[in-house]
Amino acid sequence: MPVSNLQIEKILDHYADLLDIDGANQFKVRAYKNAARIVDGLSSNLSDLVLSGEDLTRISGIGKDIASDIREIVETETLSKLLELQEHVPEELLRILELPGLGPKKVKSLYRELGITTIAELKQNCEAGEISKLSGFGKKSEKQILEAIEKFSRRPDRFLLSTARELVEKLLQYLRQLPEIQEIQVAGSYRRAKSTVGDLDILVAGENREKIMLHFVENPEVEEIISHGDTKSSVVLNTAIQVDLRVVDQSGFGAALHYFTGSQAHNIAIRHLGLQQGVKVNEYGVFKQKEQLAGRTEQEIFDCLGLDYIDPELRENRGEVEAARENRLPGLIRPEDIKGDLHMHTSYSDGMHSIEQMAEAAVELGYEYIAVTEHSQSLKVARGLGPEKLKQQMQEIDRLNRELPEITVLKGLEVDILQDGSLDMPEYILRQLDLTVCAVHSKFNLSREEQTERITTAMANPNFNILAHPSGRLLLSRDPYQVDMESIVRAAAEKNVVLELNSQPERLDLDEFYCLRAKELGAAVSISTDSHNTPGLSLMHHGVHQARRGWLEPRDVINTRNLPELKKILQK
DNA sequence: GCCGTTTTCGGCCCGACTGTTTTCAGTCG
Repeated sequence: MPVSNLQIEKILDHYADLLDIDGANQFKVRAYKNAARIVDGLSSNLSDLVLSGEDLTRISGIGKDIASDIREIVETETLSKLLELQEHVPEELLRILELPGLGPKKVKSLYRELGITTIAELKQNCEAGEISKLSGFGKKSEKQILEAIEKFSRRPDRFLLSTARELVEKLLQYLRQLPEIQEIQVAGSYRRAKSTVGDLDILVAGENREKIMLHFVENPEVEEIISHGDTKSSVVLNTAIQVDLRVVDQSGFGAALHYFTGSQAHNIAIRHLGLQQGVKVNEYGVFKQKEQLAGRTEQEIFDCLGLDYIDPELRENRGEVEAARENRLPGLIRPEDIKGDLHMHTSYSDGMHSIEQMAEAAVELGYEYIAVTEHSQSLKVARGLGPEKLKQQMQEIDRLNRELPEITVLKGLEVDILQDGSLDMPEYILRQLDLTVCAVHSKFNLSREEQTERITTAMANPNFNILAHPSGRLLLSRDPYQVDMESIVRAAAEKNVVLELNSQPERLDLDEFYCLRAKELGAAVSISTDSHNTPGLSLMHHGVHQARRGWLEPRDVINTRNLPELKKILQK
């Protein structure tokens, strides 16, 4: 099986961590870390590039050595350098490195001085008071390590963006009680609308920093104070999410907002650009020697560096800085561009509300059209529809369209893609529908080749319009099924199949990288909610944010079109 | 290890906070 980008990223990242513990040159460590990050953000499959003889050094940040490392990983699924290094730097140390407060230097010291390689050994040594005898450690470090071990096992890594949104609302409400706060914004991966976030970065401009910070750490929802300073404090809330607060002057608010929005890779790219132009960029502004050239707003920062304004969702160092310099940033899709929803369920199958209720809710949202897409018969758990029930539904839709002129209801079906690549409904029925949304709901564990073959076979069917939730992933709980997504996107472009970006917060599937890839290869995308009730229709904005992260513009998304244009696209 | 519109050598993003120090190293984002 070809090595995935994720595997390559993990190996490079492990190697960097072990080098770091081993005391290697910091810049070498950074080069590997950087390369791992680049691999993570790549939209094309490295195995394919290697096998087609592509020159990897054309990717900025990948030089001769790391290119050859990647080639070795693709060919052997491992890296001999890493294996050699593991002989004198045990891999288990990486677990210890994950504990907050312990970095490479301290981990190395624990290993060299006390021979500690596992969390269990670390715990024993703390309890025996051995750690505080080491130079650089004290009684307090011993206590903190024990606490970190305790908490580490129960704190979740990341949260769904939608979960974070709920927490943020409550938190902002609390913070705004303080009149000293003049301006407040959530930055970080939350503002970049990443599908999951690790913590919340909140930025405040205001008078009386001490009072603001005190108010922040005294929030009754705070379970633990990690740090408490004048400009920066960190706490963990009882919901287990970490929140960092920074207080800055209004004169530097834009610079701080830009800096704390990140991503780190984007910031580094911006600072490099600054250096080339002879200015220093930090979280307080853009400076020439001591003189502040910009800082009040983000727009000022970008203007000062000769860049167009870069939307937060694009700030991942995936070419946005170059595009901003050359005035070729995309005009990103916005929620108000959406004219209809092409994937939803009603009480005919496993939905809660009637077709009429869904249609009325869609009118409220200002939509021109919706498509009703129940599950097909083989999905018994969702009370999938057989031909008879579907015909009955079509008649009801005809009647509704006569009675409700404000909106058009399209006749659709979420058709199961069966294991052999056939569709779960007779063809004479499929032909009567306005559109089909086809999906994999069973046999998730086929091999990559079989799964890819299954889906591309189905896509060749002339009645196949939209591929729903293409990877089958559930964020934070289920990995995508094994499938060659690059081939799927190519097949979609060739066969005029639309790729769905499912807006359910735990799906957000099509992944952002393949949104961009779809755009590059000329495959269209539909953004749909897959709602099972009327409130579900308002989940659309989650999908739109994800689409923005994938550089999509209104013209790349079919449900930004009006009904006649949409129908033309669906008629193959 | 990577990179170059002053460079193929000599740089490499930058500042806040904490704990262990007694002027700073390590960690974090």
